[in-house]
Amino acid sequence: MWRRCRRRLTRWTEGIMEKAERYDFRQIERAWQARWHERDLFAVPADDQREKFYYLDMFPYPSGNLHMGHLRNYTIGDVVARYQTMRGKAVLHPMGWDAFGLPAENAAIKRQVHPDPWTRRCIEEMHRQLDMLGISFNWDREVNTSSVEYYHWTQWLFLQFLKAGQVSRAESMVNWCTGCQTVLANEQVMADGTCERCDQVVNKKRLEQWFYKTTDYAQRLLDDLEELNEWPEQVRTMQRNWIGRSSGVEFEWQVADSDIRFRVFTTRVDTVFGVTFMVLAPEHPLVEQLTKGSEQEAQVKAFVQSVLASDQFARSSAEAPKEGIFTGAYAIHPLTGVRVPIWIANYVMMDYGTGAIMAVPAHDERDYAFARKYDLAIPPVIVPEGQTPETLALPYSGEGLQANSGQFDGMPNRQAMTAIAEWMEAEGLGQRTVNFRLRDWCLSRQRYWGCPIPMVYCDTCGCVPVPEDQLPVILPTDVEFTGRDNPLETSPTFQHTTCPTCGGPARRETDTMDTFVDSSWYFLRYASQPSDAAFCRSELDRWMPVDQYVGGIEHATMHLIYARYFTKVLYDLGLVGVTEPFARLFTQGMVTKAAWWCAQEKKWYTEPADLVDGTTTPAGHAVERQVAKMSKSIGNVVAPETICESSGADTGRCYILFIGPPEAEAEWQDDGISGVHRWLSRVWRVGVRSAEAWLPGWREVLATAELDADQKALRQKLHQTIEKVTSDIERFSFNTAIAALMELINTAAPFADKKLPSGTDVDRAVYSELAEHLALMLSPFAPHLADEIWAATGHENTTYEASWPSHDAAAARRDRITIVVQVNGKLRDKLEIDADMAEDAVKDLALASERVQSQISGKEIRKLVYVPGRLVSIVV
RNA sequence: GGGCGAGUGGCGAAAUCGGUAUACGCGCAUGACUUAGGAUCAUGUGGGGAAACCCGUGCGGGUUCGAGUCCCGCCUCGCCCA
Repeated sequence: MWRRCRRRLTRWTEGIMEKAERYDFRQIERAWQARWHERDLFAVPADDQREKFYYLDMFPYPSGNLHMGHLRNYTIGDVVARYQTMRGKAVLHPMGWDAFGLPAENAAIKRQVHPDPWTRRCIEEMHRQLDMLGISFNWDREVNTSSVEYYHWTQWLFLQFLKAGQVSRAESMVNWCTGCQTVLANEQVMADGTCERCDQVVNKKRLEQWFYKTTDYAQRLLDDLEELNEWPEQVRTMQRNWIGRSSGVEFEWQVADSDIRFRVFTTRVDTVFGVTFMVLAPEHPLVEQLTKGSEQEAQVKAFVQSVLASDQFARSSAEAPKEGIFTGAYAIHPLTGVRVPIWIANYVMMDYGTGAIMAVPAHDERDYAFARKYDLAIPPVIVPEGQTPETLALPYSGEGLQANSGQFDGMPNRQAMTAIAEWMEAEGLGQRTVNFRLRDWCLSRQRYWGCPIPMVYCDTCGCVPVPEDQLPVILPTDVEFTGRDNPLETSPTFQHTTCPTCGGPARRETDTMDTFVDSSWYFLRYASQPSDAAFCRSELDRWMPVDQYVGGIEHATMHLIYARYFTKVLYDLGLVGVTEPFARLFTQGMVTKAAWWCAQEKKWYTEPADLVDGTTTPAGHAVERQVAKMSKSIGNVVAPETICESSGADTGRCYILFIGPPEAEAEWQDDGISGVHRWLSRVWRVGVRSAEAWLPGWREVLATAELDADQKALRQKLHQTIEKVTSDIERFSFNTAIAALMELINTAAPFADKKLPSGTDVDRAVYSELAEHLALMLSPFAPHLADEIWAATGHENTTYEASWPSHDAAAARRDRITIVVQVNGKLRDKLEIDADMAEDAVKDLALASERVQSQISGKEIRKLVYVPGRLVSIVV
């Protein structure tokens, strides 16, 4: 019988197990990957009746090189996808490329290679790396956001959003490099406000740009977070803060001696009587109007320029020095009629609220610091009970009673918030409104390597959308990459076009879309990819929502908000049937690795062997050990090629899972690999012996056999392991699942040594059961070795096509258990008892214990706690 | 500055519901096999103590028969946002 299965094995993997004396992972992995590929094992059948499971990894930017840090994400995904498949689900497990973006354009500037072939080469390379690890992606669903087949539909979606009123055009600030004469992304601006490429000063420049109106959906984006119970609480909190809903009162101020009015928003209307000045953001449109022709004009202009040129991050920091300038104008307090000066200050942001604030220095830290600096009045209007306005330490942001607040004096401020708001509404002075921190999404980028925005400018018809039947607007190739200007503006064929409405000469929009637009719908394109539409509704209904989404925490706000926004708009348009795209979210921790920084040489060392005593460089300079995220710039990356060549893909996969809990940051240590590799070698040896001991009829033998202690113990361990590994995968605890499998091998290997040489049929049956189940449990983690063992135990198919095992509770059950005995909370004895021993008998046994007696003799037992199966606690 | 999270052996870590702290792995030690070992196998491995025992999960309190786990107050580190 096992002669036959050996023949089969020979055919599949050329008899590795027969011939080899050690775990030849290279040959095993090559052979099984070839076989999976040959059988197209991971394609999703078109007409599949099984329950669906949509597993999604956040797709990568194709930088051309993956390291083991990236592969943590894909390995986790592969475990889940393979496991769910074995659980009988139809699993969608796609992969693709977030392929538009700056690096390709930078490469084009530096090396004069066009971004398209450059990107395609990178994709090929990364695809190869993923295959090397044996990840079970549905490659037939691959998407590349920079391909015309994809961005055609990104443009089509833009037009749908336009029709739905979700697109607007407005002015917004961009980073303008005076040296390169081009717009820079935030990450291209250095901390000191200079350009990363040319070191010239970066200014702010106002540009007309395209926006998606995310603010229209702010409330729904906030409300629906409540439904996302299977998202990490941390991410939901971050989104809540990002959306930043605050309710307050918006009301109008009039500029003294003029008709000019402006609006302010406050969440603290209870402090409105404490206003002693007004502050406008430097970008506020009124600034020019208020100062035009005045003696302050020149000074104000200079101040505004200096604020705009300064680092915006630093500007919004709470510690940043508060800088300001008086405009010369006054505003009339709408409640008291008092004239208060209007200032401009760096700490007020144009993009929050109305860009103008009422300053209440007594009850706001920033206003307080500002008022102290410029010597403005600071009258308190909220005073806690037991204090007076004179004794109160300022600024005071706590609760208290209204003071200096007219008719509201003496009222608790919480109550006054409502009372003042109501009174203002009744008097027609203002309205209660809700304000969001969330901004509209500026999607314009002055770049080449992005999805062109399908709009044209006609002198007669104005701004006109490209009709759907004229899509796609294709990126031209006759462009120059100089690092100056937007390359699209250098293409004669692209810019000049005809107006779709009147046929007259027109100019194309040269802005392209933010790459977050591409990644806001890629999960829909995976589910179906017709050539004549963005997606197919019936296929979306089948696959959406994504059952499990996995990626880094760095996408907690931007990407995950944009994708949610897109889904909601598409739902309202009737294009998708769900309001939330991702039912379950898991954020994996980053992978770090030690590196040594030499401050003198300004250089990273990544190999301890390159250092002297681990503390100095060969040149004798001191180094400092740091643990940093794996990154190309530091050089502390581990290439998958290195791991696959030295230890194998299965070892690499298992190590990255065994390294620690997947949500936590993990430090890669080369030493750690050896333990996992050693374990897989032992697994392989267990597999070799299973081929020898294989008994196809093991089920029948076990059904009637009387087991000895060793046999019983191995079966018990096996079934306990099945139970544990199953629940560990369900709760994303892959490190403990592997630990459980290690324990199983620690039990199985000695059994094989002791019993198999002279093995009875019962020994062989027990061992056969072990081998078969081991192969199945191993399958999500080390699929190549799993299939090797599966073949060795006589199976024609692969573990991927087999069913996940279930445990036999009777076999897993313990007959004897250990009970702990505590006296006054301290461990005093352990009792080995029958698992079904009655409570009273256990208590008696505990009290009778010698070690317990020496602690309690002569004392009164005040309490006796019994926890079944765990402990007896005696209090004296 | 705000939000979130984490501190457990020499190291990575486990303890899922408040119930044996340190599973599993690395490293180390001893032994076996060996011409050899960076292979393999076996045994041991939190600290103190001769032992009985005592101490031990960042620090200080609290709740409880019992706290790594819950509560209060600190310290340190990390991440995200500003």
